[in-house]
Amino acid sequence: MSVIVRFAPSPTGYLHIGGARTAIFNYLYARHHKGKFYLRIEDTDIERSEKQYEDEILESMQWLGMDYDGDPVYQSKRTDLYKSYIKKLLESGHAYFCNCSKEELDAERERAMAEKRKAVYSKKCRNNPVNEGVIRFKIPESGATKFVDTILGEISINHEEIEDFVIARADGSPTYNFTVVVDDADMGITTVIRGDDHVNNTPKQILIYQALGLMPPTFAHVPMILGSDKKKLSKRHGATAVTQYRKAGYLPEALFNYLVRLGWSHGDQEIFTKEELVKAFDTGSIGSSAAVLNVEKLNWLNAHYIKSMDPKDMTERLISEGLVPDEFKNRIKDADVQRLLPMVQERSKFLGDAYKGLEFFLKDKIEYDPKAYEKYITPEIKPVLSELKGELEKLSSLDDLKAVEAIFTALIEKHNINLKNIAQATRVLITGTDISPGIFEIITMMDKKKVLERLSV
RNA sequence: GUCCCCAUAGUCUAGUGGUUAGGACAUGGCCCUCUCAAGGCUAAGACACGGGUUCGAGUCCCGUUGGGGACGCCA
Repeated sequence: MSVIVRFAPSPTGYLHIGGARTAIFNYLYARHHKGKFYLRIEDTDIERSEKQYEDEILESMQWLGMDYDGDPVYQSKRTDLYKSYIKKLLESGHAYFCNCSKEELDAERERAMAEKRKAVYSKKCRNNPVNEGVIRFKIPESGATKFVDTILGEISINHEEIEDFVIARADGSPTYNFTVVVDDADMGITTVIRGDDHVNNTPKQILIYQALGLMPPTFAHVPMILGSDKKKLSKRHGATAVTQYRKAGYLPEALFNYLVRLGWSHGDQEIFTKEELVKAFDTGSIGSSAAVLNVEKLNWLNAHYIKSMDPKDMTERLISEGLVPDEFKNRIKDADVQRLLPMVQERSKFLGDAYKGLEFFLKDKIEYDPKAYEKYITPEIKPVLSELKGELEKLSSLDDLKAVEAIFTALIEKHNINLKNIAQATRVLITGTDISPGIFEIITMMDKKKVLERLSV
């Protein structure tokens, strides 16, 4: 039997990295088994659902490189389907109307907590039928529902712990625990891979499958991502939206790789291409404990992907991410800049660094880091710099590394100074700072006129 | 509070009864070096606790502790 999975976000917010991870797991699982990966937009909550969020979620998925099969399924367009199933449950006696007021229910809940009991509905309307209000699903009076979770193993929940939950609101619109079942069954979903926070919903849903005479899928509940304080990851821990990571200069490859490895592993391997992941991934090897997000490791991966990226691709990426001003969009593709780029990539943690490292080379005028200038451009070194300028000027071209090095060596000997001093001073004058790729290499790559100009002190 | 789940270093993890408990990030040191990175080498650092089962337990069972999650006419 072929595998069919789905990712089912609700467009009530941006794509959270936790959500992104479950999407990735679904995606990888489907691709690994050569099955289908569907997308379902859970927009039954009309009040809170917004098109803008939906767009952002779709964009984030695309950015991460997840393509889904077929067209997205919108729950808001399937009310008739849900209603026909609700009617079935009503007719078969698996559901009933309830007109208890919110106040009544709240009071009941508080009382249950105070009496140290599980807060479940009293079943008042189940025992005294009414014919209006919300519709509740009847949970069997005794027994338990068990299922085998691919990640967590066997899970069993007693029916006394589950309340007769609402499957349709007073206005007739269906709620989550009911629509998931109808849709998963209708879409032929074979495996549900979702967040750990749904474990307690699973028995409710299995009971609905049974009441409807449908076959439940297998379930794989992936543990949560936690913040550094081990609480559920939220905004106060820092960035949680996929788009925030994009804006901060992370590569989708890095985020993707990081998120997969958070809670899943394959021997000692840390770095995976998507192809390797498709080949190696399976739900059975997802860990069963929650994982703390570690930005340092994400940064390490990001740096790795940045430095291993082909300069041509990096150039395109810098442009498409809007990091390159219009005036340099063509210039950045020139051969000299392209030669410098890998050296800059090697030193970059984020996309922004990769562009910034190029700026001194692209711009005509640079600004000096005052501290670096003060430290290295000393009165003693100035005459040597002038001399350096004179010597470089004599060369017909600066692109011979050996010739450039020879000039520096000669100056060091002549003035009995350290290579460090002259190299750092030259670096400050040419790049504006005391941190850059090798200064000799830079000189050989740079326009001669520009080099001479900057060496004028 | 009730129920469900989880438990190897600061963090992510390998480990499926016999290992000097392996790898990665972060941290310290060394090497390389014109700066900064990168890279190489190296150091320190873990089986939460208590009972069992077993010749033998990180690994199996029970309990304790700790942590997380769920308890909506949200999804």
